[in-house]
Amino acid sequence: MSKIQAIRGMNDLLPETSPVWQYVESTIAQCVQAYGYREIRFPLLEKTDLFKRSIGEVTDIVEKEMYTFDDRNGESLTLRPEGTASCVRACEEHGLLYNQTQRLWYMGPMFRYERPQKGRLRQFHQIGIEAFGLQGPDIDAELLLMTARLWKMLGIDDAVTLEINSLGTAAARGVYKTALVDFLSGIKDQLDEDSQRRLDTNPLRILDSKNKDTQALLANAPQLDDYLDDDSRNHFESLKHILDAANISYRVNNRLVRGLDYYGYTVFEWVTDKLGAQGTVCAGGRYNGLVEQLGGKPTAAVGCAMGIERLILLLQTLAKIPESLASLPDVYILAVGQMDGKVEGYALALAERLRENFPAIRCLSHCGGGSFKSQMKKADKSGAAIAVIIGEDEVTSQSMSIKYLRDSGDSKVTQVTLPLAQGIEKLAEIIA
RNA sequence: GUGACUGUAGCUCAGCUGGUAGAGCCCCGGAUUGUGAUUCCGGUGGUCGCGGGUUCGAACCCCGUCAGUCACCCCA
Repeated sequence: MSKIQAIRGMNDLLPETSPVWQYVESTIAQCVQAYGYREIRFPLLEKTDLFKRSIGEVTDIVEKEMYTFDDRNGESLTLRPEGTASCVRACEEHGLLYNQTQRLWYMGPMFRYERPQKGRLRQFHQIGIEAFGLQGPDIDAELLLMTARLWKMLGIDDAVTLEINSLGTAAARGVYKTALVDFLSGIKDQLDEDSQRRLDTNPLRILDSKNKDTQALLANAPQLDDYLDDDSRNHFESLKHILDAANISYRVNNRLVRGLDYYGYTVFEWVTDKLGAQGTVCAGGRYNGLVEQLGGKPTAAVGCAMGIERLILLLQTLAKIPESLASLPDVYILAVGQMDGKVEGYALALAERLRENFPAIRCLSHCGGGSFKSQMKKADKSGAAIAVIIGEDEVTSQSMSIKYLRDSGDSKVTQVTLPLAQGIEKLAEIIA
């Protein structure tokens, strides 16, 4: 009988590393909430059409990366490959965008059927931030200020750089796309294989091709910023002024495009060179057309998403994970002796009393019996600072023995036996 | 989807030109009966990823398959 193993690219999060996740998640939540963003949650499963209509029919995500299947009614459902579409759907469905602005965030797993590699999984986790109903560049800037602050909070601000670009309106981009395709078609046989394919599917993506020869050919290609309309040009200029004033450094990268169809105007990426091939740690932009595209009224929108796995990877390579994350127990309570369950009962009751007296305590009760020696070993291994020893003597005399397992400081005392009430007072001193 | 490298105990790995497996750590027990981290002694644990093939004989060679890692692609 062969063992069942996890699905490829879908990782288990083990107790050893979950504190790191809790740290990152809570830091991000703290940061975005400091800007007044509120959490929204929506299902992992949506109708397939939602993603087809938002992300774009001919994108790689929709064409070959979605987990799509029919439910028992024959309806096509898809495990969400990103959050923005669901977020817009949920907002529309509940009238959250009707004559009002929204600043929202969410986090959770996303699913994409890709070949796993460093910083890329089939189930991965994103934190998304979206702002609706605001069309000025100030809100674009707020997103960038917020993420910049987050990098500082996490201690990775030296390792990431901001790249920004403007894709203009859909109309302007369309004109540019034609010009680019015209230009590239003339030199098609010189392009690399992937770029030749993209010429038909997604020509803008040729701009950020990693192929050096292709990049060289692009030197003479038409530039996107020459095709920008006045409105998006002004929007972009103001954004840059705000960023300058706010001391956010950035690099304008006019080759920066996005893989999802719904972006226009501002796009940006926070990138690092410390993670290998998957160096984008946070990316986003403006998507003013999406709400309408999904059946709502025209609504201004900007957003971004960051990959939690990539952030954690970055924290690890930079050694920026705080030492003290693992929460060790304060107290380990032993229960030694054969008294028909009386010792265990006494010990567990004491543990309950401690938890009532000290709500923040982390108290581990020994279970499973065993010799004194083996219980002490487990107490030590647990990392607890203090062992509370309950044996037959303590039960008979209604007392408890407190033993310091770590350096008890000045005192040479390593163990005291006290009546219950005094023992609890003693613990209060120690734990405080 | 393509390519390269890898797959031996829970973990990290060794195993010479093919002769049916080892170390360290971990875990468990012991070194005078209720006192842990050091030290010493002993012990548990593997159909060598899986399935075929070649061979008298395969962890080692061949084929397939699955998985991991990295890169392409894609993207957070």
